[in-house]
Amino acid sequence: MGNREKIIRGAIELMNARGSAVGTSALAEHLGISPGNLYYHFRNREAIVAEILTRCADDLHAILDVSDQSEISPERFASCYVGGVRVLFEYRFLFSSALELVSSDASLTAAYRKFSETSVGQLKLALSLARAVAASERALTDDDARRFCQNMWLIWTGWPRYAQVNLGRDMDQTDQMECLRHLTLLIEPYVTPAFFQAVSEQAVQQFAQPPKTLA
Amino acid sequence: MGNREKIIRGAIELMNARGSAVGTSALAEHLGISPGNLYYHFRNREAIVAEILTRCADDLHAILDVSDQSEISPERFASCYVGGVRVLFEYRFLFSSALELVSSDASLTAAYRKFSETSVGQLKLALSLARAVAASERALTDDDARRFCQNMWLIWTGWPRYAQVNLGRDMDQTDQMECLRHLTLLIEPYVTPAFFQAVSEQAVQQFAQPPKTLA
DNA sequence: GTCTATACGCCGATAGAC
DNA sequence: GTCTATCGGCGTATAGAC
Repeated sequence: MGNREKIIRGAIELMNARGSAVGTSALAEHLGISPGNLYYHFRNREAIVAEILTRCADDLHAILDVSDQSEISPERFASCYVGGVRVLFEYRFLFSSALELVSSDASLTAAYRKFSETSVGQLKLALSLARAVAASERALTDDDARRFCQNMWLIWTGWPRYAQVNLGRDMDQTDQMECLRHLTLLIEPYVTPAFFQAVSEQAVQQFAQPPKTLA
Repeated sequence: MGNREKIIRGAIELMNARGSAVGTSALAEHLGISPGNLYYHFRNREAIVAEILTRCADDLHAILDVSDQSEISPERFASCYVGGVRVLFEYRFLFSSALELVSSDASLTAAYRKFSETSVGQLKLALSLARAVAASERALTDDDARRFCQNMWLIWTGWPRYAQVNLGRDMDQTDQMECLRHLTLLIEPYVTPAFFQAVSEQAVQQFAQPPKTLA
């Protein structure tokens, strides 16, 4: 693995642990390279964050993409949750320190905004396909469906920070499972009991499986 | 109004707008006083944030305190939401930059954690009193009631940041109303239609009234 | 590609005059 | 109580040797 890749991974690791304020010198020291070396691989500090944001967005959008489905299965629905929780935890500092990141750079702001909008849109699509399955008696207006998905996004992205601050330690598997439970609790009233049951079981099952690692 | 009070209010204003990274020099310049003057009134920068956190916690806890009720009315329930949204917006930087604030100081961490825990506990109490009113068929286990209140807290405290980042402007009245709608959407499945209707109407009505200002 | 050395600016905080 | 002046430290970024 080249230094460029090491820098990206080290930045994610350090910023997840200490917040986005981690500086270039601290990062270099953590990696055992010189501060100057960072600037050979990246134009500046923001370029590192920008690349991490892009990776996160790509990973999540791949997982939440259900545009090829006409009706979503409990398995697929659960995989959105499980995969999404994994990704959002992996890059959690992006959401815990969103305001700081965004206020430092205009192009980051645009990228971040697009990321949120696309994700919420994907959730909305998945929800509409799932509601067809669910045949729930509790219908949502279009505005309320949007609010519902925004709520889901807020919990999804907010839980890591909440857990980190309030539990006083960094995240582990248990906290990810708890995040899953918070999310499934949210959808429970809007799907049929059978669908909810199937999603819950699938979520636990898929979560127990090791995440697919990149080659 | 003395300079001490000006500093507190100016800090809230600036940090809400620009994030918690606002420095002492920027703050002093904004207020038209000298940087040194800050340190006459406060031991250091953290002392300013700590006092703001205390004020926020006191304000919110007063609003969410329903421990004197045996059964909560829709009016009282709505007043928790409306008052809470107002308070959390007033001090929104505390939640948008929570990780940064907390990681800088150990005593702040403890205060912040206690604040969250107490608030979620208050929500849980209010919910249990409201469910008695609601006689809803959708019962929550104790664990799920806790998760539900944590979800509410996450939306409550996360919405300002979400709106600020994604709408690209600072908050206004409309955004507060939207936050209210997100919160009421959350409780809708767990209360009777009549109770929900009453809470919604009360929320709109109370929100339209000018907030009570301090003398 | 990686290093050392360093310039530059900003911020938190203090000293001491008024 | 408020000011000016200033110190020391840290963080970003660059220059240039290897």
